[in-house]
Amino acid sequence: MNNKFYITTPIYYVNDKPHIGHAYTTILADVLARYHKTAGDEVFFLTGLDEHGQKVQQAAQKRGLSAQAHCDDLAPRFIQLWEKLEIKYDDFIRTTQERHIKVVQAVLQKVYESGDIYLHEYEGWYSVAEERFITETEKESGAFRDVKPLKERNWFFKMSKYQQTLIDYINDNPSFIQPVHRRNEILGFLKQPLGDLCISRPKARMDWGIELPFDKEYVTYVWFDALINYITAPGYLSDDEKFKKWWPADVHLLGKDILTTHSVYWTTMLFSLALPLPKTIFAHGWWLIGETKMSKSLGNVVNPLDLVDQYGVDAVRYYLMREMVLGQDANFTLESFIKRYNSDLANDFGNLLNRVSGLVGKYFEGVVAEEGQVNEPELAIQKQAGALDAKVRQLVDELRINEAIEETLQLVRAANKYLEYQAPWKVAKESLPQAGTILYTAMEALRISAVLLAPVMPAKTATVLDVLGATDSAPRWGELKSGTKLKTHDALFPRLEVKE
RNA sequence: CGCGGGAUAGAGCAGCCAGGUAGCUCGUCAGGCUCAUAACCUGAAGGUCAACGGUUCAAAUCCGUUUCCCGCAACCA
Repeated sequence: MNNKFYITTPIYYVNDKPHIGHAYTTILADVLARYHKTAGDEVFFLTGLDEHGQKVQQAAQKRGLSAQAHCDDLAPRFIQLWEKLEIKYDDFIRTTQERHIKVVQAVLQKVYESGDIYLHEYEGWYSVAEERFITETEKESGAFRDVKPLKERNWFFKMSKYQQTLIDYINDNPSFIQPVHRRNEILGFLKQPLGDLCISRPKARMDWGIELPFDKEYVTYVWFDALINYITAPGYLSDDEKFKKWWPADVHLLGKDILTTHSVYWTTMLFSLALPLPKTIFAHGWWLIGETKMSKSLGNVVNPLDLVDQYGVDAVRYYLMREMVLGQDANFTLESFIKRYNSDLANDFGNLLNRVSGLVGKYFEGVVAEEGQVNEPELAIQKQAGALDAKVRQLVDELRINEAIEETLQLVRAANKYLEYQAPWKVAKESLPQAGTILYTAMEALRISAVLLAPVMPAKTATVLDVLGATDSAPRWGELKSGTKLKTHDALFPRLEVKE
């Protein structure tokens, strides 16, 4: 069952500080990477920064810095945020790194030599204010001032050449673009004739980029540069063995805003290079913030990242993963955060730990009893817990993280219910061994839940497993050792009180 | 008629592909328990499954029309 799993986030554009969108994608990738590691897969998790292009140059100018200095200043902010969010990537790529520049130039040369790049005089509407070409539709929208027709010689990539190949590929590989409605969008988009892609920018206009190897007057268009990061990192043209091992990527995770670039630009580039396409491109939705119905009593927290300091990284990771449905958008409100925190983490998960550790402390001097004689109710819990690992794994494979979490919480709820019915605090007065069996069963359910929630909440689940003396245990029934002395602990997720 | 997605209890979602008592979480109300973080457990109320029409013994589910919401419409990372 040991497969390789190569997952990527987009490399983030450093024209601004990291925000919730960056954080969400990266946490999601981290959670998927951790689930796959737990399942025994060999994992390569790549993230990084996209540092070239006009917007970066402008942002740098505005701050009175050189473009590189600007990037060097922003990069640590991303890296530090990832540390704070418990993100464990395997490689962090920056497009200004030598290793990347080399590969981009080699790719350009290769594609150029294959005849897929040509020089062409482009004429279009140029927005002086925006310093870029705009489309006909944009021009008609009237949102751009100082629009004038402009002619410019540029290098173009023959994207149109691969249009039919791409359409066929998407049709033959249903899981290539997900979710399904995004796939349909792309197929719809491809019904119209595909133009070629302008991949150069004249240095006279914009020089912060990778110089074209075959024309020193131009730098590479930032997307053509950026997308190549996915093959630079696993060793394309630098480490054949490594590259062979990891490519193609299993999942490119991205926001819905950059689906076209990935599913059209990137794939046609790969066709031109004769490289296999990534197995899945998954476009997730956005977090909508600022729903004005936010309750006044809850204060005015707007940035979810601020919640990390206040409520802990695990709670925030849990919330983001649990609340976002598949490829849809989700609303962020402090109210829903607190609800989710209290109902799932404090009342169900954290409280279950308190219940069992309290009872074990009271009746067994804090020592885990023998599992002993099991009956129907115990077997029911065992069955549910035993099936959970496979179920969660399948949901994770389908990228349905929120459902995987919900499925795990069902076991936590079942364990709480089981305790209620079996009432070990009563049974202990008549039969201590039987009470021990009940507590063992509940603790096993808790332990397995913790193991399966570990990718989402690495820190808090580590605490639970530490209390149970079961660090590094597998989500299989029976790994909790009787005779273990439970460690003392504080409330895992203290309930949040909401002032009226 | 540019292409596509959606409309299911107060809220957020599942169910639709392979028609057959409408389900989950939160919230509300009542009760229980008292080991626990005023928690946990049980029960109840609450839905003409957007509207209209069609197919069928049977439609949230398949087909058509209408209304409303949303996404995409490329060189903007």
